[in-house]
Amino acid sequence: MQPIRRRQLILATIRCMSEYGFARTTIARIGKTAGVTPSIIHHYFGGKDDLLEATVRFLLEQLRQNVVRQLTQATNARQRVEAIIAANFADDQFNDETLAAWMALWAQAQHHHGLHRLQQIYARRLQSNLRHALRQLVDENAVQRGAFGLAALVDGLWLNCSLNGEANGALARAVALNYIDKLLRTAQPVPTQSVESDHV
Amino acid sequence: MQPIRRRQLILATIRCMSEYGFARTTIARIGKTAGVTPSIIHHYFGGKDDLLEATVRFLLEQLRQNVVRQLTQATNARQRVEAIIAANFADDQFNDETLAAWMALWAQAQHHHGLHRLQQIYARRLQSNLRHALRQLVDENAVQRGAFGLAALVDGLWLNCSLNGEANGALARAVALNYIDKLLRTAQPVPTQSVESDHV
Amino acid sequence: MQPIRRRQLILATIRCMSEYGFARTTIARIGKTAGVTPSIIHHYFGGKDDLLEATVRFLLEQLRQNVVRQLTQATNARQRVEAIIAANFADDQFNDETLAAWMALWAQAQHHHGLHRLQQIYARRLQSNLRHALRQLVDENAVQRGAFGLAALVDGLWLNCSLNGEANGALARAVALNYIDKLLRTAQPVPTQSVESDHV
Amino acid sequence: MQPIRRRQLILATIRCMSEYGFARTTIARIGKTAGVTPSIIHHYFGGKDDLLEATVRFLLEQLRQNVVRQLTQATNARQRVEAIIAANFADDQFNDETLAAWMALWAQAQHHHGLHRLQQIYARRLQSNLRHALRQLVDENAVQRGAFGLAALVDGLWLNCSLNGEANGALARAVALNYIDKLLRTAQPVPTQSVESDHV
DNA sequence: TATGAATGAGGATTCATTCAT
DNA sequence: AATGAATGAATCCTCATTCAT
Repeated sequence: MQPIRRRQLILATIRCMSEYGFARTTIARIGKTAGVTPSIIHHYFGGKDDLLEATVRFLLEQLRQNVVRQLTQATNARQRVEAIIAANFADDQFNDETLAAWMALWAQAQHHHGLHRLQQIYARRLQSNLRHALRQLVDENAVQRGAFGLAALVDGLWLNCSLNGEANGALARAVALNYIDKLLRTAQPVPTQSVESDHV
Repeated sequence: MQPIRRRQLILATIRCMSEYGFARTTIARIGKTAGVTPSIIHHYFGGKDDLLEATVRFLLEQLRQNVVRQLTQATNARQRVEAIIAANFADDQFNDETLAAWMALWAQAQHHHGLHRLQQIYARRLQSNLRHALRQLVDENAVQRGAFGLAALVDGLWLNCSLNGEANGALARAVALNYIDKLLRTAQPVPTQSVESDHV
Repeated sequence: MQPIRRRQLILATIRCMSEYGFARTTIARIGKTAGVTPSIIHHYFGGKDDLLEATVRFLLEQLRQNVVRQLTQATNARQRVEAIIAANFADDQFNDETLAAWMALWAQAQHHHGLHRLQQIYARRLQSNLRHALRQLVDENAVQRGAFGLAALVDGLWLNCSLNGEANGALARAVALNYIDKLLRTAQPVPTQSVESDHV
Repeated sequence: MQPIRRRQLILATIRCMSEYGFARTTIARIGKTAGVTPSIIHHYFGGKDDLLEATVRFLLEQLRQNVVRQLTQATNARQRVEAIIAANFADDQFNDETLAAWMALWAQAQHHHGLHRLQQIYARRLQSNLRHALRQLVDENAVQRGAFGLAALVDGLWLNCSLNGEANGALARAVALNYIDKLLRTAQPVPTQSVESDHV
């Protein structure tokens, strides 16, 4: 029963975050959304904070799996960069509800120890992935700036779509890929080097 | 007395948003931060929601004035695009406290009627400004995509800096200007056209 | 199985009372301390109240047996008085954990029907034992006052040791025996009378 | 308003402790007893714990004033010992309600940091007063044991009366004074020494 | 203009208990 | 015999708001 209830409650949390925002996502509302008693939440999670963290972990894990899946299909360095980006706009994740939930949770991360840690893990992982992929394509200077800019663009597209209340994955992908294209076209190609395995 | 108190309370709200986040920014805390009684807030503002809206309006107005100031110094189309971007990362606005406050308030905008309206005004204004400036430099297709991408990048840089808790204005400006540079270098130049006046 | 589980749960209750106090001694905590499911408690006892009563009964029975054991070794009236007192400070009972548990349970007795009854039984039994023993040593007036004072002293030593968090049985015994000594030395000896059998 | 409300709430707390015991003395019940909203309690006290501590402090202060009052009327060392004891059984304090409240609060002291500290202050103060007074009457050995025994007797009389639900101040006083009488009669008188001022 | 008193709604959490298995 | 799921009541506390002064 435990895994079922936990998943059920995490999904309810995402829905509530999306519908009510962080401040008005209460244990009672999550319970009602999931169709269970509020008490159950304390039974399966230690408390509200634990549920929130579990929810973010769930979202992060989905994202990570998307990245892994896309990366395994990439056959060269450029495709790897594009794969990382594309994974962030995959349709199963990049939808209105998830977007709004992310927004609500990320905004609170600064003021919530557990969420803050998870947010930093996400940021570091994205940076690491991007740098690793870029390093085989452009010189080190462009790697740093490119990774930073790409990460910002990805987050910005999420934010924009979230604020507009409309998750347009295709457009977001197009803009991001266009950015990569510009990045690679204007940057110095990297001198020949051995290809390392991707790490996620 | 009124304008003094209102400003005082708005600044206290920004500080609280930054320090405690949206959910824990209470009337009591704002009052204490401002050094006044919580009741005062109801006296000078109708209630909490009105104070929040006034705060966002205050922040938006600061931003608008920055944009205007920078635009007046621009002498050609490219400089106008850069001016709009630069205004968003001006040091007097782009600091840790303001960033965190924005983040907290924007995240809530989806779920708060008044804030939502203001957020849309901001988004539309930025789009309009960018399109207007770009239209003199690239073809219409690139205008749409470029404005969308630039806006996303700007928001993304804000978001990233906010989440990292470190407002690095210089880096943000560099990344954004670099993006403009790439944008203009790869896009088709626009055929000669009449120059319209900027609208803000 | 029943007697084993019941004893196990009673001992866990004593430990919890000592460690957490009455208010925070919950079914869940008792269960965890005993290493069993909270549900078990309802299985072997009707509910929390029944467990509490059983616990007090267990403690009272231990005390009663101590008194009986000590009394059987007494060979004269004075030793009988001393035996009753000594039994209350026997090392197997007069330890930190039991003391704290007593304290927690006794304080609640006023407000708990079942415990109140047991507390009164204890008080009456102690009075009865003391009066019976004293009656062979001092006149009736001193019997009443002596029994009352001795009982108060015994309880007071328990209370004091409990509040100090240090069960010093030797000191308590010394003080109590000293009181008896003073009592018998200053009181009028009773005129010759027939010796009755002790009742416990 | 503050001092009025605080006193009102403290008295209500004492009444509730007496009537319901510690575990069932809730903020709501205290509020209802005092005829105010539960929220008020958080307004005038930080929370439940602060109210409990304030209540114990109030009771301790009453007791302290009783002791001081009685001591000022004592003209010799023996009267001083008796004054300390008598103060603990003064009719304005030694009544059913106060007794029951003490009992409920003291029992919880072991498990409540704030109350524990206050309880220790009380215990040390009583010991100190008794030793100081006894030191002028008996030798040092008897001082230690006498102070310990007297304190235990006092607490025991409180406990007994509380458990019996009947505060018989006259009887308690008689028993305690009788104990002092025995103590002084059997102890070695102290060699001539200078009389120090009483400290409370 | 400003304060502090007071309230009531709502929030997270705890807990004894019941029930199906 | 024993477990774990589930609940609903109750508890402490927070907070926006109102009102008299």
